[in-house]
Amino acid sequence: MPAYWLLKSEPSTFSIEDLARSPKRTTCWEGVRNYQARNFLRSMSVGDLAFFYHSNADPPAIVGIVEVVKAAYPDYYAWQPGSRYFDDKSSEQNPRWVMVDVRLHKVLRTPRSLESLRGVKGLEKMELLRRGSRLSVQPVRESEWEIIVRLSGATV
DNA sequence: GCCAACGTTGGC
DNA sequence: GCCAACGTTGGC
Repeated sequence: MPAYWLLKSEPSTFSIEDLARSPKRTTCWEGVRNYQARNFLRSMSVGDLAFFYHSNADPPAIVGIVEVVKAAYPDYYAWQPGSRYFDDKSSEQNPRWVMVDVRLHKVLRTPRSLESLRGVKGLEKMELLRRGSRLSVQPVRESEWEIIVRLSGATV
């Protein structure tokens, strides 16, 4: 059984359209610099599925589904001076941050906006809908996953 | 642009 | 270890 997740990205930085244009429709998910989010990345397995969420967008919304195709490995952007993700406390000898590779599985025909998810029965405990939620990598319960997939008319 | 809700940093 | 100051996220 795959596990389910939600990955946030600001479309001005990297959108689902950017992913669709990427070689093999695959990208590394670099730049996570929060320990809780990193630990979730470490928990991912190949075959897990994740919602692709556009944050800081108009409107903020779930826009697609991606599949984990490579488990966590060191985020080498942290070692590159000049990278926006550089962190001098991370090194090749002692990597602090990790990334996974994800492949585009499906673009939702209609984005599922944050607003449209509020009030949906069964999503009361969803992390994304928690007030003040900022986690950029979140686990999603199977029941939540199925509700949203059904709402979106998507087949996984 | 505002600001609530966090997470991190660093003085003590 | 406490906590104030600061920086960031992200909805609105």
